[in-house]
Amino acid sequence: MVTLKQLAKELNVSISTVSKALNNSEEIGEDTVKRVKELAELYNYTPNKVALSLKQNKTRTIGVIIPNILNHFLAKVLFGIEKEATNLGYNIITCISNESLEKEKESLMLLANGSVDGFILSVAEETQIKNEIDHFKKTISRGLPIVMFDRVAHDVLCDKVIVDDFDATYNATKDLLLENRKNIAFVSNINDLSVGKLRERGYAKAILEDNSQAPLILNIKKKDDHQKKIKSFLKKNKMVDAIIAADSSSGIIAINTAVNLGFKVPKDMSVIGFASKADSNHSTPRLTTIRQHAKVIGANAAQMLIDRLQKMHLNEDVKTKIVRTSFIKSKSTLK
Amino acid sequence: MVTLKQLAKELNVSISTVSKALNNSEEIGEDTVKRVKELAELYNYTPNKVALSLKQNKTRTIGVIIPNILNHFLAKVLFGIEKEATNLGYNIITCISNESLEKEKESLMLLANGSVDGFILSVAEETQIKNEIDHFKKTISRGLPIVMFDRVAHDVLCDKVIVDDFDATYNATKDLLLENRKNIAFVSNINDLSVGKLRERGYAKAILEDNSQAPLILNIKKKDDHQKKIKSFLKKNKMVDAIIAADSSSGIIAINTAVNLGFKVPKDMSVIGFASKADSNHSTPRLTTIRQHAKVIGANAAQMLIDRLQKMHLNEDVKTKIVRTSFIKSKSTLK
DNA sequence: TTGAAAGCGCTAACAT
DNA sequence: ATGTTAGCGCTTTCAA
Repeated sequence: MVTLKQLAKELNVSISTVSKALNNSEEIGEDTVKRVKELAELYNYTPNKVALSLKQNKTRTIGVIIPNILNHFLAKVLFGIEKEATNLGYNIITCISNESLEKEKESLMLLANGSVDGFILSVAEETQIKNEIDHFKKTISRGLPIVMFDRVAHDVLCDKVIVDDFDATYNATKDLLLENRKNIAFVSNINDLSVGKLRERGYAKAILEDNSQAPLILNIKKKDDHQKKIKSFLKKNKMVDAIIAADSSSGIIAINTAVNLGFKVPKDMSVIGFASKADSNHSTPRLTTIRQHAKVIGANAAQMLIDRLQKMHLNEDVKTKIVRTSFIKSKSTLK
Repeated sequence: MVTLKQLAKELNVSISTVSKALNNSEEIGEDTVKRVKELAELYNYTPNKVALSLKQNKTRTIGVIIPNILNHFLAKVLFGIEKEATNLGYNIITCISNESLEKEKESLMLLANGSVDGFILSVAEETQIKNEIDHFKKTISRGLPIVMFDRVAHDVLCDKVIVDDFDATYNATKDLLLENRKNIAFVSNINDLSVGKLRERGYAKAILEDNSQAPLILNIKKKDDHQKKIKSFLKKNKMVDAIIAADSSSGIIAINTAVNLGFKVPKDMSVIGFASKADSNHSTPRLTTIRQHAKVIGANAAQMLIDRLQKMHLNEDVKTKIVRTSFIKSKSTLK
């Protein structure tokens, strides 16, 4: 990499002249500016980012901590973050907590050494189970703002971007009730997560309000055989005529399993699930889905963080933004 | 962030003494070391990463450029890269090229300003179509090594990690021939990519060697309705009794569509596809898959790059590592 | 055993 | 209009 020093030497001027010329300072003479710019162009000069960061005490880099990059929703949020951050002139350093509290802490510590200006993260499963929040608070008190999305720690005072999980599931369940379904089950693979619990509660509320049926819930663990669990559940609970799925796989598997067991979907069995467009292609008929607009969530998180960084209203009140889901009717439910 | 300067002031010693003490230099007296370390501990001192990078002219950061983070395979490679990089003490800055040549170039340029020590990337679709490689060569000549994985540019001299796409598809096709399949079709959603072409060739070779059937290929474009295309293909080509799918969705959709059309899988229709474990759960019966060990690919890429960075054998010969696929038999093929 | 000073690449206040 | 200098935080050589 060519430096200001080298340019200055070659041009027989001082370093600061070169610097000013490149930064279009009024102070420098026209022809000097021209000479400098030409040589800089020739040598493909770019200001050293590290030196700038050191000088200005900010990196224009955001630390992003994702619990699981293989989760399609989280990957899509990351996509949204990256895109928005790039647009606003920021880079992102990505860490994957792998749902582990320890790794989450480590990532936070490791990047809080000047590598990044702030964080965007979704809380790891283990962290939610153990309900630890000290590492977040410590990071914020060190002057590094955090924006949390989707899985948030409610007791940490910071900006948040969340989904209307409760309402979305409540409304979806209501829809099934309007289809006159008599035994609506709830299937989830994410019972440990805050969002999983919210979705379950939304479902339960709608069911309990109906007064004619009781909640029927199947919680599947990560290590379980997903297909088998759903199959035996359907065999055991023969009267089930509708399913709400809290995660993207359960809905798909439910449809495919039901079809295989001889149910007509949606006639005998109506299915709604949280899923992306790509997922919804994986069942026949296509899954009626609750879409989470992951990209929008990511973009919002990036905006909120960068906004805070630039204004450095660190004392300004924190905001919580709710990104509403969309309900996309397809062929796995009646219309 | 607390700095050496602040510690020095508080301890009434010089900055260099503090620095040496913290780095366990022999020069410094025992008690001084102790005093310094205690205060550093108290204040949670960590060396400023940016200052270190500037001083040492290396960042211990890798730029990763991924064409599409929503592709499960690529996401998994990223997972592997992140894990291995973290283990070896490196951070990763992630850019998403979104299959665009322009964005790929930009990312390369933007990070080649001292932000990273080298790159790991998979070539964007547009770049492969236009066959552009100048930006890669330029980056390497600026002293930033590149490791390419999966979709590589063969004419760029750099380390590479690839999959045995040709052999894997060839062997899988052979397997179907051994099942005595008479009309084996090839379905692909990734015809534009180098790996897509390799897979098609592996299939075609096996078919042509058989001498009793001709290649039958369905290329689906990104904008097509995936389900519809496969359905009409199966309706039009009624004699098809086996399918090789080049991408993860086509195999799943093929099975579900076939079942819906009344085929018995695997009796009437045998299906093999490149897919991950998670994907293979999305069909009933489960898809017999060619697994790509994405995590291993990522880990290998990280190792190769970091190895080169640390030895800085920049002139050393470049290596190409082939990570072999596994063939996982499931219920969508006969045994 | 400790400290002073230089330098990584850059900007900006302050000379000239 | 151009140059000198200091300083961001750190390591390291050289001097005391």
